[in-house]
Amino acid sequence: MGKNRITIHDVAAKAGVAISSVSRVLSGHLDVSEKMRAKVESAVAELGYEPDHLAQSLRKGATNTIGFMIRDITNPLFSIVAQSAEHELRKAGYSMILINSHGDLEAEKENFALFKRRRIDGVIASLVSEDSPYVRNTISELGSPVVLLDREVTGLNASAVICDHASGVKHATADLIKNGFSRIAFVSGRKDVFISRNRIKGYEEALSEARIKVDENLIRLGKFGEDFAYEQTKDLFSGKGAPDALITGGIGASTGALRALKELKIKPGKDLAFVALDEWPMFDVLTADLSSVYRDPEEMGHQSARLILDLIAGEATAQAVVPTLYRRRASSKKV
Amino acid sequence: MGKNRITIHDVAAKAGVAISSVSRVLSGHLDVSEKMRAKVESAVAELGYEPDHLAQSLRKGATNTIGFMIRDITNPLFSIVAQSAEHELRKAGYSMILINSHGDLEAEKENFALFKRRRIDGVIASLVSEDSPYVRNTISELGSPVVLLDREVTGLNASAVICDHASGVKHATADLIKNGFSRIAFVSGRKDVFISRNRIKGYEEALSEARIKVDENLIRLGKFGEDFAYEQTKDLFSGKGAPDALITGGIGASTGALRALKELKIKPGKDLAFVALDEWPMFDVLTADLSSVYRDPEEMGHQSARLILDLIAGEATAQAVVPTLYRRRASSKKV
DNA sequence: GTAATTACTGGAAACGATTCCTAAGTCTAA
DNA sequence: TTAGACTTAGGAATCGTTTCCAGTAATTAC
Repeated sequence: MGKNRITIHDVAAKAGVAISSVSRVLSGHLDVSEKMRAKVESAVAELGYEPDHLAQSLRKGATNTIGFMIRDITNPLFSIVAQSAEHELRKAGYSMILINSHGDLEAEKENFALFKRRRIDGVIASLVSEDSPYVRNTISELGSPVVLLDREVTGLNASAVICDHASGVKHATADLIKNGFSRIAFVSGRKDVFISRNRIKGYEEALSEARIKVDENLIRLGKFGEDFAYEQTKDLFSGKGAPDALITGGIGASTGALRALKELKIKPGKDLAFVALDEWPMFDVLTADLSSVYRDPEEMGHQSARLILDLIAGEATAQAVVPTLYRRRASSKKV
Repeated sequence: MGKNRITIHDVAAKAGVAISSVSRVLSGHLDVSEKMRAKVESAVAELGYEPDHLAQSLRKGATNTIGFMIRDITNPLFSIVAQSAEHELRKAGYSMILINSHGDLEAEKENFALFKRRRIDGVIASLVSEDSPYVRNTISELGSPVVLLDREVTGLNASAVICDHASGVKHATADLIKNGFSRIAFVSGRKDVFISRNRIKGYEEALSEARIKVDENLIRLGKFGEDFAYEQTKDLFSGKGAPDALITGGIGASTGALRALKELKIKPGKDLAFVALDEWPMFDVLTADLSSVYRDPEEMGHQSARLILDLIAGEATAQAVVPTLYRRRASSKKV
């Protein structure tokens, strides 16, 4: 067992030099003679020495660790974002601590505290809410740079990766209208966050351009997750004035809606036009040709990693915009 | 900005005591007088002091961090395992560093080295391979306890969470046989790991009890992931002697197989009996009533967390067995 | 009243690195 | 030959904690 750890002192003793010299050789830093380099390197090789990351962090004041906080790593979109970010960060010598907030504000707060205690170098987060005083305080007290996913928090020292939902949703809605639908329902998550505002914006723009009046009763914004969408979908079809098309936002919401439709024996693409916002793995294989608005989660991960590394390097905050793409499939029509 | 960090020295100065006393109060350790406790606590509260995790780790020799390494966090089963483990570990005061190995042995090796340098307290891993000399060496040199997911590595200081695949697969196979199928194909990942061996065991037992001879040509084991299963499925139906039932193992393989079937216009449950090993989110909503062998990923995460915490606490290595459940649905028959 | 125990506190040595400062040695120039 | 510049290497301080060791004051036992 590697009970007794090998430290820089062991290397120094073996090579017959001072520990400061060992450190200098290893960091490739200043002027060291060839002889010194050779001595130290052979001692390092012989002992199989590797510097202790902990001690380095303490001394250098940087942990080379990024905190990644999301509501739900189980969400396939987020898991791809996380994977992609991790890949990118690792190439830059950073590790990623992953934490779920379970969509809970209190947990989110504790997570930030944890990040602070761990002296994380930066945070990538998909927040539960947005732009509350609590968020402002927490982030500014954190003392390390932050990249937010799909959130707009102004006047704060944070970069952001935002997706151009409006555009994709607008295309989708316009296409539904073109296909003859006018009672287009919209079911999604919390209304107080950028992603929902931005999606609704696209939806309303398309309606407005087609001179269709917005029916507030068809818009159901409330909570993330399956349950809310399930209930709202059931409700939409419970009375008179049922919609002829349905757009559902977020993977959880789409799932809930599809479950409700299944129970109601309403077939998307047959009895009802349907567009899902965001796809999930095997979307093309498993679903019966559902239309969607797609965004590239790998790109989101990539951009968030890049932005946080830039901030750590001292650059100014920035925004990266990830495009969305309307993918027309069979369910944009009824047959 | 929280530029100037508040240290234990600041607290000690403010309270007019020695830093050792502050530490003693905070750790609730030995005999401290009520007066001392009060002084320190009010100073802590006033300054908003929180101990630096890094310095604590260095001094105590424990980082309260667990490394979690998987082939692919994008796999929804694994992402649930990860989430569940993280939840459990956090309750015990541990954070989780998540790393992907991308199914690459070289990357896996580097990841272990990283864990070692970071002085991780323990590792939960789903290895690419199993029981190679490399694995033995790496794990024993790691110096910290290890919990393996679905792997059997004997004679090593590692606990394991293993699933009783054999039982679920046996039930599934037997049910297919009972329904009149005899040419049951089996497509899954690498054959040199426990999970595949164990699944095949259940498959062969069911055949043997029904006195059906194993047709090696129907068994396709090779690689994890979509591509391999896609190719093999196509191949199975390319010539004569096509199977009348198909069992596909792992989410990746099932996806690949379903994609191939879709292209071949073979409908599971209609033209072919089909059982998927492992489910994915929304399985019931999205798939056309596919049968499956289910195992509870939350339970796997829970058990792996428990086992690693036990090992850290000095207990002996152990195995946790997670049951599997055959879920008969429409695709166990042809119509 | 003295000795022995106990309760509490402060000082200092770790933990394992980096980095600043200084001093010794080498080399060039006058 | 000596002063000055330049390399190179060692010593010590530092990062922010915990914990061991002593030492003082207070309490108890005789």
